[in-house]
Amino acid sequence: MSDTSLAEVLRERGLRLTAQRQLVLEAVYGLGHATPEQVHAKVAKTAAGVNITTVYRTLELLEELGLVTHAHLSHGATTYHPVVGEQHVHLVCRICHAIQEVPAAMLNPLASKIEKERGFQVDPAHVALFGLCARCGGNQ
Amino acid sequence: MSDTSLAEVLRERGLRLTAQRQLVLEAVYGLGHATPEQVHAKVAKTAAGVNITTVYRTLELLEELGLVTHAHLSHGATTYHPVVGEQHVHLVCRICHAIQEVPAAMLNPLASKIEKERGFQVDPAHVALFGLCARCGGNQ
DNA sequence: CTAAGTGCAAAGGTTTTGCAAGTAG
DNA sequence: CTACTTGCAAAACCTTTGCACTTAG
Repeated sequence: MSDTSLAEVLRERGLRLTAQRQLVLEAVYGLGHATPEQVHAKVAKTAAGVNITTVYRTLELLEELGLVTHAHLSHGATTYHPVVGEQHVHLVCRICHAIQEVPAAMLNPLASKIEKERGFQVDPAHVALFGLCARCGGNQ
Repeated sequence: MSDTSLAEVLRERGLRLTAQRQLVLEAVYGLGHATPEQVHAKVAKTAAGVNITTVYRTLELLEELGLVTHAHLSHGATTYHPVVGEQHVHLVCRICHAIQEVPAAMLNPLASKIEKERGFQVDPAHVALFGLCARCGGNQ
């Protein structure tokens, strides 16, 4: 996702390209996974004045534009991540809260079974699987 | 889960059986899925004076005791549910927020694949799959 | 220019904490 | 009795909203 395409997507909707929007998008891409707070911190390194309110509003906008998505990972933390390339499923450790990713394709057999049986279309990128990671699980 | 076994589990830890703890546990069992707020409302029907703070503290305690668990369903809402009988996976619609359940066993093939490849043990009851339900998906 | 975007401050909602009063065992 | 529990009030979060100022196009 380059600034050019951000500009285009914005222009299609009559919206404006601003420094803040570029910075927030770059932060999400740079961080991979991040809470609004973390995005704000990263953006602040470049442009100290950017308000957390703007970060929230921009993340919401970028999500509408299809450039980022969010997932609900541990204890209510909303985590944003880029929409790019291969989608993935998050594995969240209940103990150490470490996040791993596995290819979303692994979910396909389950997803099609659920769709057949329930008519429910699973959105793999938004899915979180909770459990115990190798390190924490080994000790329990 | 009877009051008797709640009393036993508490006694093993030197904790006390109180009316509030019985009511909160009963509320979770009666509701199936519930936010702390909903548990509080249900408890209030029997004992009006119970404080929301106590509900939060009690839910946390009951989870430590293994009597209830929680999952993170839509937009950060913490939802508690009983640990009893068949475990299930939650399907949460991103549009109407309706919740369906499917047997946790459906997750088994995926869970064992992930455990083999990553050493990560998936906890099915804590899992939420986001997507579009039959009604909302059909219209999109 | 002028409509869209931002920053600031304040409000809203949820969850946690400190402490004195209450009570189960 | 006495340590565990509760209720209350306040604080701590996280997120949203209203409004005047700023700015991209």
